[in-house]
Amino acid sequence: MNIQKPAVSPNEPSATQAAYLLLRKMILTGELPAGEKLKIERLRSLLGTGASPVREALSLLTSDMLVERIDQRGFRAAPASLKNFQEILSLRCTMEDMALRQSIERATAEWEEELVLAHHRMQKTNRQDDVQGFEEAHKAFHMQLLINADAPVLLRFCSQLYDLNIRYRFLAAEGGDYGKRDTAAEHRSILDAAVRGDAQAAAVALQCHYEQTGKYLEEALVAL
Amino acid sequence: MNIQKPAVSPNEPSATQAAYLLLRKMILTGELPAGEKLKIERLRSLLGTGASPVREALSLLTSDMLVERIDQRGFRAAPASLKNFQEILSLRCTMEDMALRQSIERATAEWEEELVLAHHRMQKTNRQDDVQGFEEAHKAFHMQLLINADAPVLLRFCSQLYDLNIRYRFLAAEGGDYGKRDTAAEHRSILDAAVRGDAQAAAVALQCHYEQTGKYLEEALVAL
DNA sequence: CAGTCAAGAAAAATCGATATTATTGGGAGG
DNA sequence: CCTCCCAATAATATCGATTTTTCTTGACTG
Repeated sequence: MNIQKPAVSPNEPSATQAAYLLLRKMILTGELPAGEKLKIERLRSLLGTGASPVREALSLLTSDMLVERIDQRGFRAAPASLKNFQEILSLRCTMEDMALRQSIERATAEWEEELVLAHHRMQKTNRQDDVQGFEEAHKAFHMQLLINADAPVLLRFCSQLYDLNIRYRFLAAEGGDYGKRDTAAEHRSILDAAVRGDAQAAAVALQCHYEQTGKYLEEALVAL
Repeated sequence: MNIQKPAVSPNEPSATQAAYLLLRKMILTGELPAGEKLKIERLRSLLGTGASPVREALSLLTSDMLVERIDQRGFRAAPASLKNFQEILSLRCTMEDMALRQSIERATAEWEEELVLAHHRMQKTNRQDDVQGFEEAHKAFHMQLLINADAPVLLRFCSQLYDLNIRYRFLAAEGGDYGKRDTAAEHRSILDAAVRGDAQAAAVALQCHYEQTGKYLEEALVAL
């Protein structure tokens, strides 16, 4: 055939990659509930692929602590608990604090600009209209805050913890509203402090952001 | 046939599990050098299994940051660098410090006893005779120090970082001697402080332990 | 001579079928 | 009535072959 596949871009991802992304999303949003047994056959038909990509995707998801694997008895979505939530929150506080301070210490003009951009994009997205889009922009902003620490392992941990936390947001509120919190203002003050180069203030603002989140979510999680 | 497989114990692990353990060891010890391309076919024949268990084991190893996966172009052993080593060391300092303090705060008699035992077993193992055995006992001791923090995620991170660090030990010295360091004394003082319930002293001793390790390894790693 | 392209080789990814192992439900024995 | 064991069933794990994709090499063009 004379059909040329565009050499550059679309580049279909592998079935494994597709499965990974979809399953990840399903677990984060709670479409696959915490603790649920993940049977290969079911997922296989759900995704329309063979067993191999499914198993491989699930194996990859254990990296993210979103899936647990027990030898010879399959996979299950990682369980959720109030205790687990609290540990994650506490770890985020410590680790993101560390990363943020390092990031600001090493501030460059390019990084600042990227940060302002990430914030702007997040602001522009309306959470009501486009949950998916907002979540992405929100994560991008938070990660951009930390990326300049130039510490890949730390960043990876923070990213993992962020995702784990998201799951609790969906668990608590079906991705719903944030009550009476003014998250926009919270984000703004983190951004301002970071751009100002005031690591201490930024770290405090971030901590505050988390404490609010923690308080809000814990209420919603009492009925686990 | 009337042959009954003993129902209880030997319980052969799956091929995936076996592959996981072996590959893990090979990467930690440097038998599979950092950065090396890990071709399925080669590992497949090395392990005498099919491709599926190999791929799955490699996927699991990405959890541990020992293997990198690039979609559609396979796996490779995680690269090593001085910078990476330093980041790992720095993270261990922060995170194990945190875990150790929590662990000691929550001290119980049982935990103390387990700790003393772990230390004893490590002491009894001669590193020269039995590298493998010593490494296991050494890790067991360090993890026992932290386990009482009752923070599974933190513990998992610490365990990962510990393993990543081990790899650099092998990389630097073929698992050889520790120069003129008196690691036994260092371990002893950590143990004593922990049993005494003195979190501050234990944390300081642990930090010291790491600084020594860091200094020693960095020298050996200049020729990366 | 550098850069481009295509054919061939190599490797990764995937599939469908099979072997292996865990789980479940029911029945015999205590 | 409860416990233990076994057969039937369901699910996991694994294999071998096939399909895609990437990588390599060398000839061709400008």
